[in-house]
Amino acid sequence: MSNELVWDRPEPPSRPSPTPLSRDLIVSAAIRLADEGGLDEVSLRKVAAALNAGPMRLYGYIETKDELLDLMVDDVYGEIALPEPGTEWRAALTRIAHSMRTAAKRHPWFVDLLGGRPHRGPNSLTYIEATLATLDGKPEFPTIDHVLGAVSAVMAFVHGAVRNEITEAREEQASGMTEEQWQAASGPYMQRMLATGRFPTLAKVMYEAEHTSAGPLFDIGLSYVLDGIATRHTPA
Amino acid sequence: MSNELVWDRPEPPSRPSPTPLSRDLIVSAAIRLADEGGLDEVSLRKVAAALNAGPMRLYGYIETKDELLDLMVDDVYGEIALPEPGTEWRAALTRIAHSMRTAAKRHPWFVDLLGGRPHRGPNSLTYIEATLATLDGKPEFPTIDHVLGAVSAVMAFVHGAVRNEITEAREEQASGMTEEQWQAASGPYMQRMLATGRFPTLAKVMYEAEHTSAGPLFDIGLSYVLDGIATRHTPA
DNA sequence: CTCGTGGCGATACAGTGTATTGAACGATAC
DNA sequence: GTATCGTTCAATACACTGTATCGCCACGAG
Repeated sequence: MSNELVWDRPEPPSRPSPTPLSRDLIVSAAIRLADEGGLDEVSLRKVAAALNAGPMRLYGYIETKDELLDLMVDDVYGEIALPEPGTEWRAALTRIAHSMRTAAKRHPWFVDLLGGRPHRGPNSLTYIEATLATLDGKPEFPTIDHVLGAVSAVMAFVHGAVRNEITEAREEQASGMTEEQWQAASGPYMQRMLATGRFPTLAKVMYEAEHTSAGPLFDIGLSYVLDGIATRHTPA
Repeated sequence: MSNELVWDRPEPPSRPSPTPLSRDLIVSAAIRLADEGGLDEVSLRKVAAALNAGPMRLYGYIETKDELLDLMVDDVYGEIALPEPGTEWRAALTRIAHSMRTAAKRHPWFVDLLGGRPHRGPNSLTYIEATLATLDGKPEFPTIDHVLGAVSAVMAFVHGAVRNEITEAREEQASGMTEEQWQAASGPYMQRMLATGRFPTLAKVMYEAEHTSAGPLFDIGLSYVLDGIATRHTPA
């Protein structure tokens, strides 16, 4: 064989500093990508690239992409601040609800994954445990079934409310304008629809409502749920 | 050129009966696929194949895949039975909630799309209109903001509850067993977790609770929300 | 018969998750 | 010191996605 062209040989491996990896590194890289660009930005290739690694290297630490997503979800559960044990139950549930909401706002992709797969990670289990514990043992909730019913209701409301709120926020951000200018954004189509007169109440909402911002609306809804629970469980 | 082999020529086009297409046909084919095999089964190629068409043909009727998904969502909204106008507000909201729930159970993929994109289709607008109309004008809800607050709360609960329920159902179906055998399904992992003693309340739920099935649990939660709204809005 | 024209299929491209393969490395056995 | 082995990772490959582009073919107008 000749040895011409030896100089522009493709320079053997010479690993570009093969950073040591770990599940946590991978997960936090994925979370960073998702926070910045949404869930679409989380592909195994991109996550690997962010860690100076080839895509296949991740499979040494992770079984499948769904597993990565599960790990990301559990990581966010770990961020949710929980109330001190012993807090009065209404205050405790309110705190949990608010923590969940702020965590979801910090990681908008979280709600997309919420409820997609079951949450059995250690952090999500402690989250659920803490939530159940706020009611367990209180005299107003004599059996575990009472506890479960109330907690399910609160969780359902929180999940739904947060999801709706995030969706709305994404939409506003996408069109780059506030809710008050919204009717102009979605423009001709909504104008025409409302003009048909088939949606009078909706029109009233669009034109007359004060457009209470999402925060207070969340609190109002939450207090409805908690009130409902309280009135059912205080025989007085 | 020779003309041997003429007989096994690939038989020129001879369109296999170019069925006339329409948005509705495409949408209902997509819905059928999704009902049977989940959202993953809805790819433009598969939908097209179900209609004896090439993938690109769909683009004559549809701008993008997201548009198809939006159309599917709106179609489901169209299935949701709405209460007669004039029904007492608690009954009306209860009816809407139940209709939404049964529609979501008929089309489990619906909840995955709920809140992913805004719902501005004609059917979803009439759904929202009907929901708002149940409270508008009632003396207990003097301003449109009161209406909006209450409706938002109910909707948030319903969305969250349905989503959680569907997720759980999917999971049960995936592992092929009922909630009562569930602890055996998720098996060693959950066993170990519960055995750590770090989740006493959760353990109580798993072992002691009656496991009220989803239907009644939904009703309990809904009545919490409605009770909360009622007590806030009846000054008596 | 000829000539657009427009609908539609084939092809192509960039991207995805993942299976398989093969090469390079460190450690161990003689 | 050399040979072998097992691990670690990168490269390649495959099936699949949504969509842009191109070119063919049937049909209607002149």
